[in-house]
Amino acid sequence: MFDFLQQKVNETISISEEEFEYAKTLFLPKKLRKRRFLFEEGEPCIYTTFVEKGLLRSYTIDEKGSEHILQFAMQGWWSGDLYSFLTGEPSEYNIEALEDSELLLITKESWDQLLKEVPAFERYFRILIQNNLIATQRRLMGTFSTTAEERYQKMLKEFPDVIQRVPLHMIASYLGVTRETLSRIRSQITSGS
Amino acid sequence: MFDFLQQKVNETISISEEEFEYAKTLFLPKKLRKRRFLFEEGEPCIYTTFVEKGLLRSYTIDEKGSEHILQFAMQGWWSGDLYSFLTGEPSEYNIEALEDSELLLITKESWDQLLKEVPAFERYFRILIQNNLIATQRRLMGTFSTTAEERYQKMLKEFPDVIQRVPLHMIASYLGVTRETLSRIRSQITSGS
DNA sequence: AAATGGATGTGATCTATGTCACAGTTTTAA
DNA sequence: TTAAAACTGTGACATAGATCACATCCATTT
Repeated sequence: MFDFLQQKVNETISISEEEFEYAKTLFLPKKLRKRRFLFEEGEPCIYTTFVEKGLLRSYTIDEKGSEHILQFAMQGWWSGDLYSFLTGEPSEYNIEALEDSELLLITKESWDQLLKEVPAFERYFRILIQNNLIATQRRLMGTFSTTAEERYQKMLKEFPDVIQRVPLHMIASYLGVTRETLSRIRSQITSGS
Repeated sequence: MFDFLQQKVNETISISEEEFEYAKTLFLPKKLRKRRFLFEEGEPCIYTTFVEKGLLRSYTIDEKGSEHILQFAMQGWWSGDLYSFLTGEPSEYNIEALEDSELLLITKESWDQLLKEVPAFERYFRILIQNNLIATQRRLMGTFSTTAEERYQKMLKEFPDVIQRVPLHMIASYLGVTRETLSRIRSQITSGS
């Protein structure tokens, strides 16, 4: 149940077996079935989540009713709404399982506890968030400087598994285009070469 | 020279006077005149920078020659290219002073040293990066869900001082539109109400 | 096995924003 | 103090991508 988390943590920091055993006590394992939600817009995000198995998406819905996907979280990734998690404010995001998933949940209190008791986790999360920031900045600059097709091609290379496992209209709303546009892009690519 | 840095750090973490005195020894003060660069595309980003006074921008140039601004950094903000700073790889960004500026520079080696000797800084940077990530995620979702005018109006509210101090074409490339479009938006707003 | 809802493809049109071109104004540097 | 460079505005036109409207097609549930 904690295999992937342990592996990921050990890739970044060195902690003792006892420290990891302690960490385990602070997480709540949970199974979430396909199409079920971890939380929905308007509720506070009371857990930050590690994905041991499965696939999640976090997304917002704008005033016109369109969905915009912030993140797909596969095995070994973290998910949640940082702002809501830290402040307790209602979230603007929804988190939904796209496949039957096994999650490890941690509350703000337990997380604070973990950082306090095992300071190496402060470093772990700093590095995790840092890499996330770098990737998000790239994605932002990419939406300014590249066409929808270029972004799709890039995603094909970077996350081929996500594209395999996720319906097209969700890929579209991750890339910031409509499903119709992505459908046309894809048929053009297939015919073109 | 270190007033703003000290203030900002104390807003987030508690450290002793001696610890801050130690931190000060790891920074290199530098004045950067308007239109001068801290580094340019292709060079590694060897310093992360705190702005004591003035205003910086970081931006990329795409294949068509268009500029895209990642960040404006005013007094009390940090700037740099995280990826290049951490890996030593050549940066894709340029950092330029938009006004005569006073900066505090720190190298990767000194930064590692700082985090090791004063672990509270690990927490400081985790929180800093965390807030930056939250803001960048919002900006990304905003480019998907709002029009150019809405983004401009939002920026007017959030960063009126940046808009005052920075030429229109740079605001445009921060918002992800052309200067012509922003010019038209602005004249429309002025006439409209 | 039928039925319901989710997912995809594709045509016809619309629109926000980009591109190009030029003029006028302000700032900077020699 | 003057030339050069940076900045802003605006018209005419072009275009990537959005919208709307159907038609299949596929998967899940009963």
